[in-house]
Amino acid sequence: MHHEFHHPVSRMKSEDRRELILESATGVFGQFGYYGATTDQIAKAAGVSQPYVVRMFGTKERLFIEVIERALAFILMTFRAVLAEGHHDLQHRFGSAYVEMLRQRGLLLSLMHSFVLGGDPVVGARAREGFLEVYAFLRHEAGFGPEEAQQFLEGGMLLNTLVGLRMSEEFETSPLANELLCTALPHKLDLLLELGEAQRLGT
Amino acid sequence: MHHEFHHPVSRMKSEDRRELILESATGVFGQFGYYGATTDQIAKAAGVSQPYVVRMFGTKERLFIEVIERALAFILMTFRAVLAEGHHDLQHRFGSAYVEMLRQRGLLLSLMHSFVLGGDPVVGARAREGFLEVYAFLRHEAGFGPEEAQQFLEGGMLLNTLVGLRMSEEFETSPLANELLCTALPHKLDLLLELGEAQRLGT
DNA sequence: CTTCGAAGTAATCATTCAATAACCACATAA
DNA sequence: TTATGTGGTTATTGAATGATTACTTCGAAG
Repeated sequence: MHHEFHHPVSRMKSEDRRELILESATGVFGQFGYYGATTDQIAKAAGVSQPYVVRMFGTKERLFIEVIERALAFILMTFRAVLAEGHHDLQHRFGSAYVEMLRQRGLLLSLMHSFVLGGDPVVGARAREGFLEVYAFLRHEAGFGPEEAQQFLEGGMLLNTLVGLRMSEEFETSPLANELLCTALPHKLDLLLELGEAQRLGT
Repeated sequence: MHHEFHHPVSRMKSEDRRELILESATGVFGQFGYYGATTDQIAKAAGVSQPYVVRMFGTKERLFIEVIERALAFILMTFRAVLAEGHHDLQHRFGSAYVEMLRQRGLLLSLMHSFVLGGDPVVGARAREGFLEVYAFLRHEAGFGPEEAQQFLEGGMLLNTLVGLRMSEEFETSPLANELLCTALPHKLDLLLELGEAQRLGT
């Protein structure tokens, strides 16, 4: 009775499975970073075997690159959708849309992890390029000036950091954390807390 | 002729060696992050054997914790020194001091790496605490209001990100990167470029 | 039916890495 | 001059991990 094959469950088309794995990988990379995440964790999160993950993407590095490229594409697509709905109050509307992206688990954090690996010849190069794509969008498509664009990026980076820190976990225990979060996320604070709660239960 | 002991060079006091290793570790952790850095890289950077590194700090995790605690202490010390020289123009003077800290290789980036590992029970907890210490300093010692403190942190996080990305490498090749850097670092741009250059030669 | 490609899996390998063990050498003081 | 402890080392190990290989099963088309 050699190979009692388990999981005869779901057979998907390659493209769908690929998307599913990318989603799981985004979550795992977001939590542990490029080096910290293992292909096995990703595979388990996707409900698939580890070799399959590797075979589908070639290497862990290529998988990570695909993850951050997908994340970037998502951000730009979202911003363009916002732009299509009018050019008024952009700073604020982009901000809201950005916070909403927290719903895509690990998306912003995977990017953030890539941003601090600028020294890596392949990951770093792609990360720089990606960051500049966003800046180019703000400057040329959204019509932001240099200071305005910079200000927006500053806010984004602080948000990423607070999310990465899981500062929402201290929302009720630390008055300072409370104040910081309330100041930094004028609107949408409820979303952050809700997601933090979901995460706590899920893990 | 079993043990031809090399490196009979320098024998240091434990405290000095410890400090030297912490400095090397800061650099390596800053470049590769907690998971990406290896104790062996750190050892080589410190000119010492790998087992000695782990024996001196117990585990890699404890070493990392010490690195970020040291970094935090350095930041607060520096800011307090700035504060001692007068309460005028604090935002700008803190900013300058912050950028100057780039001279301590890997110091800001090690912290940044810790900030995106908030999910880790021990690293994440210490990182949150550390971040809040800085916020507490700004609010209570420096006398910043919530918005002012937030604004300062935003600028700091963008700076960290740009450094992590090694955006300075694109300074001459990409007009957008050039503009971004010039906008984000009104003063002190030369320092960033100088350090980037040193790094390129050193690695 | 049967065949055949696409969608997966189990088994295993080669490294890498943190950690441990066991040992060595230099300085200092008795 | 010889004990002794502090500041190191080499050798090794066990676990984790990315990658490879060689299967297997399902579904659809002939």
